[in-house]
Amino acid sequence: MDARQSDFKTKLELYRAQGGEHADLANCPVRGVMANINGKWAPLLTMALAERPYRFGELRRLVPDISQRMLTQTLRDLQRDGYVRREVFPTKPPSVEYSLTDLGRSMFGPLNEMLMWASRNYEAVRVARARFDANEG
Amino acid sequence: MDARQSDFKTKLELYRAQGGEHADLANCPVRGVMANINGKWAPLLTMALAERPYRFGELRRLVPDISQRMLTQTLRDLQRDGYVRREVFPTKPPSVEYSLTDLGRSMFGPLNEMLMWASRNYEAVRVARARFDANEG
DNA sequence: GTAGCTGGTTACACCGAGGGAACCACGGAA
DNA sequence: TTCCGTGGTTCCCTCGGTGTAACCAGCTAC
Repeated sequence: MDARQSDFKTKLELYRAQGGEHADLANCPVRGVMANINGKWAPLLTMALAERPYRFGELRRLVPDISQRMLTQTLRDLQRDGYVRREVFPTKPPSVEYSLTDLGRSMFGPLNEMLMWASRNYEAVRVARARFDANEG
Repeated sequence: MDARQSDFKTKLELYRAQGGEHADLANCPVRGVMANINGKWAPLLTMALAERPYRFGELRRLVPDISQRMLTQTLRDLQRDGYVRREVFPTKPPSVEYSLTDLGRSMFGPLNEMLMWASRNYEAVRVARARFDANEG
């Protein structure tokens, strides 16, 4: 816990203050941001685009489990929130390139740290789950 | 992007390798970990417990929008994954205290960075959304 | 006796994220 | 002519995460 971490109650009151009397934690703006970042495919696509720009079809082939529908939708959500830039090139047939914006790269920093934490510790989590499940039979 | 970030394709092939031929990104272990961390109430409760241990009723009063059902379930999920320790004290009536484990504190590091990023940048995201929505009428 | 606090569990309903498959327009290639 | 590749859109359906409300046991206070 570093110095930037303000205490929880302060944040809680801050959220309430932002929305006036009817503010509740369920509608806090942080959650609205997190929801799009942590969608099922958003982290994977952000990771890919952090490496280099990709075209629509490239992404589809790179992540074969995603449906065309979800690829379109996730990219549009990421674009809407300002993480991804969409550029259409007048080739034949027209090609569309997706790349991270500065905001997207800035967002990828913390996101990547979470992903790397999960990648380092999923084994510990798996063990904890197994232990928990064993102790409740 | 720091030196720890391996390139995307390497990770992708690593995930596949872990699960054998039938591995798909949809079932990758990282996603299984992330899902529980990023639940609707998990970040909020983790933040609270990062400050200090809390009792069940204290958490319920602290986060009044959460239902008793979801509080129980989210805490059990966090406990199952090894982030939270649950201790019952033989008071009358018996009280239950929840606190973060070492794994939980370790997880809260990156999580908190994401939350702070969102807290710093939700205004930029709001602006980006407004601009996107305006340009598509 | 009855109401209230402790920390839950259970039954039920809802709804929105996500998936599958078909369809679209345009142009190039065989 | 027919097929394929570009990058989508649209309809329909399923399923699980979430919410609401009621119920539970044990003890205390009024």
